[in-house]
Amino acid sequence: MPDQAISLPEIPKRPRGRPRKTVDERDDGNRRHALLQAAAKLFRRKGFAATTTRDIAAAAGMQSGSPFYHFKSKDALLYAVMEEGMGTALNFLRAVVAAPEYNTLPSSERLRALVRTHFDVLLGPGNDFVPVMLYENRSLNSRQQKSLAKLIAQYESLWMPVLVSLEQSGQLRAPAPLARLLILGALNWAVQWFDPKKGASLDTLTDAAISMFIKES
Amino acid sequence: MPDQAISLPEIPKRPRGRPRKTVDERDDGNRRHALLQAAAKLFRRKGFAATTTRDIAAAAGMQSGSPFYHFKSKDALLYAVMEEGMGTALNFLRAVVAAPEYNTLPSSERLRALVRTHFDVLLGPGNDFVPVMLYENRSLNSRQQKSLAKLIAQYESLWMPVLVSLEQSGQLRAPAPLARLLILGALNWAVQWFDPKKGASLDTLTDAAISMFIKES
DNA sequence: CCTACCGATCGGTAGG
DNA sequence: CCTACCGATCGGTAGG
Repeated sequence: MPDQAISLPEIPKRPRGRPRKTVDERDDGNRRHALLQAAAKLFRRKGFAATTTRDIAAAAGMQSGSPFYHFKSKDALLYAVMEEGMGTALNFLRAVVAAPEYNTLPSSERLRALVRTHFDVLLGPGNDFVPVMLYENRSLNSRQQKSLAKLIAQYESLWMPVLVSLEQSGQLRAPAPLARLLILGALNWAVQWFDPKKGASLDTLTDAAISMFIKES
Repeated sequence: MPDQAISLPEIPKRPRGRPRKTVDERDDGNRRHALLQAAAKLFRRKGFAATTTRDIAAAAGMQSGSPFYHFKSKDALLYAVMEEGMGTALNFLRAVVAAPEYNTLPSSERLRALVRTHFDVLLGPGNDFVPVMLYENRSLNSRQQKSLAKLIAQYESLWMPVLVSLEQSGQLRAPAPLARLLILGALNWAVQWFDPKKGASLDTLTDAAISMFIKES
């Protein structure tokens, strides 16, 4: 970094562009996030194309034109929802993998931790962001798809060491890359049928998945 | 063709209602099916709500209003696509189960036959009907959903005897109803990533799935 | 973030 | 199945 000479023209303490409202920022974030939340909920229930920006505005308690103060377009709103969904999932899984105990666990228990976390994020109460992310890919433009694909690749990469290890020990009887696709498919499909009010709990679900996919060591 | 008496008020040679075109009837079916095919393809690629009836008409070589000569509404067109998809899947699976050899196979091989057939119908070339059926449920009205659910229940019921048998023999380590959901999820998700032009064949896929889900007897 | 509005598009229909 | 069309709705914007 170059050392600058003294007595330069005055540098403004605040950047010139969009003001950093120290007081209103939280409020701004609230309104913006209210839109994201409403959009996620509606996109999940009705799909992106069938949801109008008016629906979203109304659900967030705004007038029909107001979402466009926060988001450049309906497209941008969708991408923001999906990015938040993927970001949440990635953060949770990273935290699991980074925990010191994680590497002390046998592979099958590491996989159990990943599966349980995946279910938590996917099926946990009030999380519509991840389901939207899973089912609205085709509504993104190709730049957005590429951008999201990077996050997805990171997420998937966290599964590979465990799966490879299980394959090598003979506890997983399918090539790890294919196993990853099949396993995540089985888990993701639960969005279609899981009902927290009845049937299996996430614990039961996780147990069933692990004991079905993994052979005893 | 009736012999007409002389000098009566002229009687049209064709009946008054919708003409039974003995010659053109096949053509009618063709046009209707061309619409179904075009609709399936577009619904799959862009989703139901993002597809316009004009898109469909154009893809079938018609003018914008013409789809409504064959289908009462866009909704009805979607339902027809999904019903055809589910009907195809059901017919194929029924044929497998009804084959005399089927009951002579060990359970794991019966499951293999079901999985392979499922993949064939789901991922086979030129079949957009089943993928649409899997991903557009929320676009149907509740009467249509109920109607389709009956077909789906029949399809799923064909899997249960095999799964129960495998559970009892200890080759399947999850409750059969839950196993059914997880297995079909793993298979259905392949719609999202399977590419016939690269990667695994349907045989490889089937092998991987069976050896992953099922323990040796 | 609201008011007022626009151009474009969409599902569907009448009449042939 | 086409022509010509309608009413409704939609994403988005200008100006405050």
